[in-house]
Amino acid sequence: MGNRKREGSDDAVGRPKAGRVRIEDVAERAGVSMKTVSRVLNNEPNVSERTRQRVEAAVETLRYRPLPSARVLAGRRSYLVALLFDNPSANYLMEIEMGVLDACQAQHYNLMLAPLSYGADDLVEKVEALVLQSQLDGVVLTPPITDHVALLRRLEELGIPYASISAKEQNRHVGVVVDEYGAVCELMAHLAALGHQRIGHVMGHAAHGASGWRLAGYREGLRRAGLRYDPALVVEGEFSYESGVAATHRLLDLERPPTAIFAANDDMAAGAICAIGERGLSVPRDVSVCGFDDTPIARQIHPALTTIRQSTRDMGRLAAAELLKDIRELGAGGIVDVPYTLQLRRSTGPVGA
Amino acid sequence: MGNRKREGSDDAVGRPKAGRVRIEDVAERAGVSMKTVSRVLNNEPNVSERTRQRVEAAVETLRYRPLPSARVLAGRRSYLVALLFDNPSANYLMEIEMGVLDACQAQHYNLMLAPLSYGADDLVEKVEALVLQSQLDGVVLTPPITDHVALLRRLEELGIPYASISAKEQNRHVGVVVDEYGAVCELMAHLAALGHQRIGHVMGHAAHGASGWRLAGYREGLRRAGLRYDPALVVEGEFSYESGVAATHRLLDLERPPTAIFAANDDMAAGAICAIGERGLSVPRDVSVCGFDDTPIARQIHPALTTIRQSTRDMGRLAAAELLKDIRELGAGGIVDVPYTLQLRRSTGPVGA
DNA sequence: TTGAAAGCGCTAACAG
DNA sequence: CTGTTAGCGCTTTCAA
Repeated sequence: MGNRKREGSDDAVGRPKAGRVRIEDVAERAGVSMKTVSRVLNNEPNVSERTRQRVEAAVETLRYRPLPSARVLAGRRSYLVALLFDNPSANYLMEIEMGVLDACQAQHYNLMLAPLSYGADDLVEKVEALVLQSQLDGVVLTPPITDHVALLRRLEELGIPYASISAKEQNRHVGVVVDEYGAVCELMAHLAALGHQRIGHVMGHAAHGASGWRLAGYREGLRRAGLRYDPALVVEGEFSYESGVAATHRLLDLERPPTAIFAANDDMAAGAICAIGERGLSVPRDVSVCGFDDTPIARQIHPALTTIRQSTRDMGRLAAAELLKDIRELGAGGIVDVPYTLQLRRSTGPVGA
Repeated sequence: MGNRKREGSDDAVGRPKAGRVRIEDVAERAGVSMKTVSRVLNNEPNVSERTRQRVEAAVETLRYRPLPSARVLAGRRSYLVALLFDNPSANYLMEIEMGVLDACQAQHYNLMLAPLSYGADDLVEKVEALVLQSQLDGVVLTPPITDHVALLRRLEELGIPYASISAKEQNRHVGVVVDEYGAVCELMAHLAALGHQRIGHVMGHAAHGASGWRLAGYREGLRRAGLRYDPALVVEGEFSYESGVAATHRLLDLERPPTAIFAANDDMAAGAICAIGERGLSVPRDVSVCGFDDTPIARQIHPALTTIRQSTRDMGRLAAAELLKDIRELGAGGIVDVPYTLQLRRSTGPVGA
């Protein structure tokens, strides 16, 4: 039958790839050719239903799984995608990674990790080498690499599918976006429902994109709740714990201090809780506090923080899923809106409780 | 010359593996056979220095990199290792992962991620499938998987090299260990040098292994500094922020409260700082505080925490390096002691300053 | 709708 | 020290 090995006496020495079931074994068992098995495996057309089922049964009983490297070597696909990142927060990255892994595993793709330096002038070169080198089928980009225009251009020239994970609005690309604006609106509705009428906002550094979206959500949330926007209740921080402490003291120094504070991220919200405590006030009895991101600190502090959970893992999963879709059929991938959820915890409560 | 392709007219259609430089090209350029190039690439013996240099030059100018899948398919090594983990803290895992990646990249190995459930009864089966499936050359184990005896036994039966990342003492295995005991001793010496004579300890949950090592280090540190061990100064927490708050209040309620507190992890130390603040006392003026682990919270709080940095990334890097060593030459891998460093920050200061 | 043969790029075994 | 040959397990022609 043209079987190239495993004939003759099976001496114990040098038995290659111990006990591996090969496509040939499946073919023999199903009474078809290797190629037909291959067709079934790859969902190719031109296989009769009856044949397909016989092959699938053989695959099942033999517990056959194709050897990735053989597929890569023989075919034009590599079943390999890479996650490009430049050292954002570990938690964020880990969540993204898990999500991407979810999607990859579900579709029998492999994931490669590619740490990069956004600032390096050879970034484009590095990625190009990686792509060619490892025969990548596509890449997932995380911020800030999502904004590297030269890289995006090059990837397009090379025809390498890519998906971006980003909070920003995108144009034609494949990837995910998060509606931070809508999320903050919902958070504000929560506070308003608790009876808060004077809600302060500790915004992030003005230069950071997210600060803008979150501030806009704050204002829109007030409007929808029928509350007046008071510029005096908005103070600027810079996303750090200590800037949250300082900003909150400024809010509490007001003649009519707010009864609730929305900080643009969890670190600053944690700082707010600290500052409120330093005044001898209590959270949420005297002042409610909420943050954004649901980083671990949200549960490490006391009281635990009401915040917005962006479901970073979903972002990774959905972005990868779109990428794989785009790989299978060029142009099939699109932009997906990732759901967020309000994490209600003990740091917010009814006004004047 | 037996060149199997790229003869004849290069029509633009279906050009496979666009522009890839193959080992054959290098061989031709260097005027040697493919096999010789292969020898050089794999650091095999029996290559003259002159030949080696010629080959290396050719590799350089052609920017040749071997195609992983071809190596895997042809050889008995896969140049692939996996990191087995069960969802420990994201930061910890990410650091480990980066370290492992460092080592892998340095030796042109690929890394695969394998999320697992320690509790699942099919864990051993899963790992076994993965190993066979992906032809893994070895695996890196992180806690708590390091303690899964059935898995360790199976890996040994299969002859799959593995390295463990663990703080515990190990026997014959390959991996890294951390001298937590010595680290705490050093921390205590730091406090003693600042003049502290009454040093409290908030220990972790007694059932947890690390608690024991850290407590032992506390006692030994006291001894070396010539300070008396007072059981009243040791209170039990359970590694959480809130347990740190509660435990610290107990210490401060003592007739002669400590002037410094060593908490067995950063979360509890952060809780200690909070509790001290609630008493109207200041850190480090009235009480010094230090933690262990150098998790992000150590820098997110105010004052920033003096703590022990375990260099998790080094743990990953060194464990992987030992694994790769062991893969190349069975039995060559060993146990490496990972250095720690004292992170001196603002939460500790001279007594009675 | 199916199959036979010819590689994918590399390394292993065995000669020289 | 170096080269030759025969595959690794799969997909891709291309023919039936």
